[in-house]
Amino acid sequence: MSQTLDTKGSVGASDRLTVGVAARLSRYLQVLTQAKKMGKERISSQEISDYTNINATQIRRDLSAFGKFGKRGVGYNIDSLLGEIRKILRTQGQHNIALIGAGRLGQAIASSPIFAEHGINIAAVFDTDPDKVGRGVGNVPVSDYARLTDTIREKNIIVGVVAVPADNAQKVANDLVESGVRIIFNYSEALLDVPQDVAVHTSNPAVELLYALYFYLT
Amino acid sequence: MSQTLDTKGSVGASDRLTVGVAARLSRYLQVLTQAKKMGKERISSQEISDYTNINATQIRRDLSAFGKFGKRGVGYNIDSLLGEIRKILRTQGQHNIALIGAGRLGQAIASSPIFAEHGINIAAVFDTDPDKVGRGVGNVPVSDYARLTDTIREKNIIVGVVAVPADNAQKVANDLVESGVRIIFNYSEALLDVPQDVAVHTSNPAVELLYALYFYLT
DNA sequence: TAGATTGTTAATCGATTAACAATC
DNA sequence: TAGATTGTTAATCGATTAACAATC
Repeated sequence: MSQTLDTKGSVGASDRLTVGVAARLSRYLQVLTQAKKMGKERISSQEISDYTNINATQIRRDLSAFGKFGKRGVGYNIDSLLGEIRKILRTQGQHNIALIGAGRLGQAIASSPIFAEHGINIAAVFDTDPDKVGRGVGNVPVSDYARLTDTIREKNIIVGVVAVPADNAQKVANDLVESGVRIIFNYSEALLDVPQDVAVHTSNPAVELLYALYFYLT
Repeated sequence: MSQTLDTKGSVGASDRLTVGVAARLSRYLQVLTQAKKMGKERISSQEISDYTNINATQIRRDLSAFGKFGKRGVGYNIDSLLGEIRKILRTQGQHNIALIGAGRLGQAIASSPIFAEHGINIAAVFDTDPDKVGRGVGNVPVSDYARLTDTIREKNIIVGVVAVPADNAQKVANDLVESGVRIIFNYSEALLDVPQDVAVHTSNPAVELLYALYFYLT
């Protein structure tokens, strides 16, 4: 890493985290959020390790790169650590995302509290089915897919979540890119072709399952 | 790695893959499956790289550790590579899994073709809601949750997919473990406490989104 | 032949882990 | 004080990458 070597505790705000560190910090955030909901106030690196399968030393190392957030013999204060990690990941604000597809999967995503818990706001839901347009999904009314581009520009949406059948996924991706979206979450099985500057994240339960099975079977 | 140094092409069947290699091979499997559906017959390491964001050299390296599967100047034959990776991951057979929760998310999971494409069979679906029991979800009738333990033992199910509200997830996990399940896929937000010998994989779209956002915002 | 892409090497960098002093 | 847990070091291992000869 080309991290600027400055005094610990005030890390070079100019420098990017590595992909690995950012991914792990996000997972700590999720564990902390849930632990807080369960009424806990403190948590140890070992407890975070149990929930994430990330080595406890690694967790302490990740955190201590940004400051001394813990208390020896005690652990980390959950509220305070939540704040610190949000600062590091710069995810304190509200972010607007669009969900495309109001079928079973789309409805399940829209109803989950998990996005709201992390400051992510589902600002619009789209579907082509006239029967679904106008109905509510989660807290958001379903808009006609024809309004996609206009709405995305109006609401300053930078992330699109694709929850449509595989056959329509590429068209949706094209439309999203054309409307200015630069991060696509793909919940379909389809492989998406997009320009270099667009990030596609494909979420695939079967892939993860295959790989978990391998370790069970051997 | 402590891979037995034997002649290439017949890798020490005794040795386990590292977690990283198994995870990447699973992703190649998914790309190959989809590319095949799109009518492609050959694929290059660069194309796989474009879809997975895994470095092309890394892909060639991963594969060449098990044999010379490609043709220089041409690429990899999709069918043949699919077979080779399935052999390596030992996922050629059918595996039975149970889905718990027949709500929106459960229905979406059960209707996805993605499990079947990889030889994973949803052998049973459970719900506590009497209105749902007996109805079909995907191709499987919903069973009463009370039948969980018996069915899991009868059908030799080793994987449980938890798609219930967070409040019920721990109870479901306890019941699954007691019934003999050793791999749990957790689609709820809850943190699950399980014995050491049970693997929990929590799938969390918001976490992945947070981390993708970081790289967009910086 | 010319172009493309694999298989492989070598060098570098980040992740992982054990161990333990510091300290709450 | 005694027990627990952080913060940090040092050593090792795997991942990543560029580069390129081999060869289809």
